[in-house]
Amino acid sequence: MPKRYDRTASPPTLEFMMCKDCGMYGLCRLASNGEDANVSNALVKRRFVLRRGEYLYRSGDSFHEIYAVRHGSIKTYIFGDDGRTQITGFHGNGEIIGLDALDGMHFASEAIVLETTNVCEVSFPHFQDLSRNIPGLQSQMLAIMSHTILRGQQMMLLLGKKNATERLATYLMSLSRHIKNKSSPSSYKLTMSRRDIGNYLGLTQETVCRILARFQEDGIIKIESKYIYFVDMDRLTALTSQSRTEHIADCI
Amino acid sequence: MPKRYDRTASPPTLEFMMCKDCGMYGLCRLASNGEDANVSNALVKRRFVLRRGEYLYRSGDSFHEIYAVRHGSIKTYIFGDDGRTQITGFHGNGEIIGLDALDGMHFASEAIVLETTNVCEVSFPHFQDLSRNIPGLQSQMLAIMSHTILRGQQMMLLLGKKNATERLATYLMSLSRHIKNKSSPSSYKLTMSRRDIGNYLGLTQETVCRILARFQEDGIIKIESKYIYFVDMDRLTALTSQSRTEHIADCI
DNA sequence: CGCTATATTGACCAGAGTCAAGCTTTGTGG
DNA sequence: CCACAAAGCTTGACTCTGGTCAATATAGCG
Repeated sequence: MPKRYDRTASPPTLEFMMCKDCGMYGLCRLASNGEDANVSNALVKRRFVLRRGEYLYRSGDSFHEIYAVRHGSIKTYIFGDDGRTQITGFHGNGEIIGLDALDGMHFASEAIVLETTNVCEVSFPHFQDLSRNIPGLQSQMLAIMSHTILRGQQMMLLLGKKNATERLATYLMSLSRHIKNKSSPSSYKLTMSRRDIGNYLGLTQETVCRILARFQEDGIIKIESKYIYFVDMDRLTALTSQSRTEHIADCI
Repeated sequence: MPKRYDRTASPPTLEFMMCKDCGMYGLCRLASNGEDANVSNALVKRRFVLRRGEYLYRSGDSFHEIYAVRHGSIKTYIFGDDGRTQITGFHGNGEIIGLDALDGMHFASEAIVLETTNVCEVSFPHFQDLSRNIPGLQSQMLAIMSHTILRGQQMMLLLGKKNATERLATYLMSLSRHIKNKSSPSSYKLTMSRRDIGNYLGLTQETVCRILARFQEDGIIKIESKYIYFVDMDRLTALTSQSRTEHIADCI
């Protein structure tokens, strides 16, 4: 069963990912006076490793830190009044999470680790101290939060206007952007379950299965259990939204 | 047809709303050294009035200002690749908009005025200047943005997990919170169309009509064209989510 | 006062959900 | 290293909620 991690027992950190590809790199570099912020810097006080099923934070936890996913993947979700959950994001290399707790100083969401994951921790009070002396640190943070707001709006569009096929295609496209290796067909490891994908996209796991199967039949992707291979990105892109000629009625 | 407003031609501002009830009040007061920030202060350089159908900003406009709705209502929306639109919010008294443009320095969304509306304008560069000298100004802003992120997440839950009845009930509850007058039954003027409500909630206007009609039949609300009267708030609250006993299967 | 946009209501339909059964992968303990 | 259990995935049959299309009705605007 999932349990809270023991931060003191973290094994030695493996540096899977360059700092300069991290969403927090701008912050880290500013905090370190423009020096290369790799490995150790003024902003990040701690790094640690979590394993699948462990929580990074739980709903109601008091907020002291924000986190960057250095390598791995984490899902975040919120609870409705009736106990239903909505996954609000899957967060991979370089992404920053915990920003939604800043108002109210308690986490409204939970973050659970999907695979062995390496996390950078930034003390928020420490961040505030630093930003008094470093102009631009706060603006960087505002930009990051603004970006998070934008992603939320894109998600509303997906959930409010797109059908199941478009949702899956859009989701797969967003995965494909995270791919580094340029081998063709490029591949991605789905660390989340079909049920998680469905929850995130406002669909059931059955619908996710069926549509992935159809994409595979049509030669757009190839699936081998947890791995997905992107075969025809052009056709996948075409499926993310309706062709511009149909359905312009909904313009405001 | 909607047109961009002429800011120089603004008629004299009527002060409908107390500054201390505004979402930006914390910022304004901090910027004014703790003095009461009403009417004029160091942060807000300009106020103006827009009329129904006018744009506050358009997609692609370069970002210089953020705005607070002093009195009135504004809808914001984004475009999908195929031209479909998703309304991302209806913004009433005291709400702050324009925060999504901060990353990228261009507006991704549009804001269109639904009724004669009084807006406070804050120059973002000016805000940044001020915040260098006033600790806490930036943290206030971070808190406001964090709150916006939370609202986005709640919206994902609504769009991803709730059925049409729950969506409408949740929406009406959120309207009822904006009501000042305590007369019973309390009322709210719907400045947005049924189509707008549907667009926002991921429904069609027909579904919105039908469910509002059913709420009225059931004596939960009363509708007189643009006005809605809240008759039975308890039953409305009960409709916003499923009873806790059913459907706990979806817990993560 | 008439015209247009918006709202309402009904009949019908389809996309995605539900339920169920069987299959595959993963993890655990002997 | 294998056997078994549990969790996750897949597929099919059927259902139902909410969308679509269409025909009025009403309201708001000039």
